[in-house]
Amino acid sequence: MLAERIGFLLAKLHQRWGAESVAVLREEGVGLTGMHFGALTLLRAAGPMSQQALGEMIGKDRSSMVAVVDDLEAEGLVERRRNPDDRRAYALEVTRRGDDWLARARPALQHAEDRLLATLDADERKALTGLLQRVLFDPA
Amino acid sequence: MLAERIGFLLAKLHQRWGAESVAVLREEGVGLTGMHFGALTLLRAAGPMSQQALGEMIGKDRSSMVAVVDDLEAEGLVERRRNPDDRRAYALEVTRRGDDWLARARPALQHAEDRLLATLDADERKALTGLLQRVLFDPA
DNA sequence: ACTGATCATCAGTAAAGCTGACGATCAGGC
DNA sequence: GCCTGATCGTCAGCTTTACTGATGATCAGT
Repeated sequence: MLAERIGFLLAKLHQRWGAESVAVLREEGVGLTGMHFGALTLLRAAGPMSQQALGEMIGKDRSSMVAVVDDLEAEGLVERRRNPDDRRAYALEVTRRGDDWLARARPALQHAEDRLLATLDADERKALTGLLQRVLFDPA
Repeated sequence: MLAERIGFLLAKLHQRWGAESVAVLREEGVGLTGMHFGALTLLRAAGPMSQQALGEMIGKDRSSMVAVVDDLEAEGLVERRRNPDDRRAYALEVTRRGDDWLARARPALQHAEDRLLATLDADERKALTGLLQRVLFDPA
């Protein structure tokens, strides 16, 4: 049965999430995606880093990162500072406006997430994210 | 924490699955994707139907379906017969070759799935697919 | 027979991501 | 100090994917 295939389920759910998240973020004025939110969140959490390092975390190559950071910079959410220890690389920094946008986008995305997972109770949501994390990050 | 965001987890896992499944299917000769496999499986299970009906099940509009069915037809996996009750629409049918390819692709994808979910035991895999199914298909 | 809707198709467009090249820079060996 | 090879960001070009809007053929209802 196809509905037991993890690939099918992932594709469908990811697609549905894409539609929901884009719709919610569009109401936030700035026309960015969940991917931009992820990048900015990682940058905020891990501190200034190069485009390439950020790209590895979100699964994009250095070439694709140019456009992503262009988007963020055009909205004033990050700054492309130079890394004084390696002047080839940037030291991307989240701006004040970036923090503000994160503060607005976070609850909006949380709301979209609640809607997406409406059929699950709190324990089940925790179980789902826990299983996904294990698959993704468990070294075993 | 970003790693608790369902959107982030879905995006990463879907991306990883895409790489795995494409690699596995490429070894099967025919250069099709997991999406083609899903379409063919649905067609096999639900019987002959129009391109549009099939597109709704896999989340693509009728326009995009042209290329998808072109791919399948070019490999001889489906036939575009006419629906005698509605001559605007096709009655897509899985061919013998389509069945053969499904028989080869199924275990290959199962293997990729086993690798992807290697960190989970059988019960956990069942729990994961069950939760995903609930999110996707539960009317509540 | 006429009207409005539907199915498949196509042309044109847009977004996303890749490869391969480039200049600028770094690190290591000599 | 100077070469060599590697790395960072950028760009041009390409491919893939999916969308919109238009069209011809067909259907259903009046």
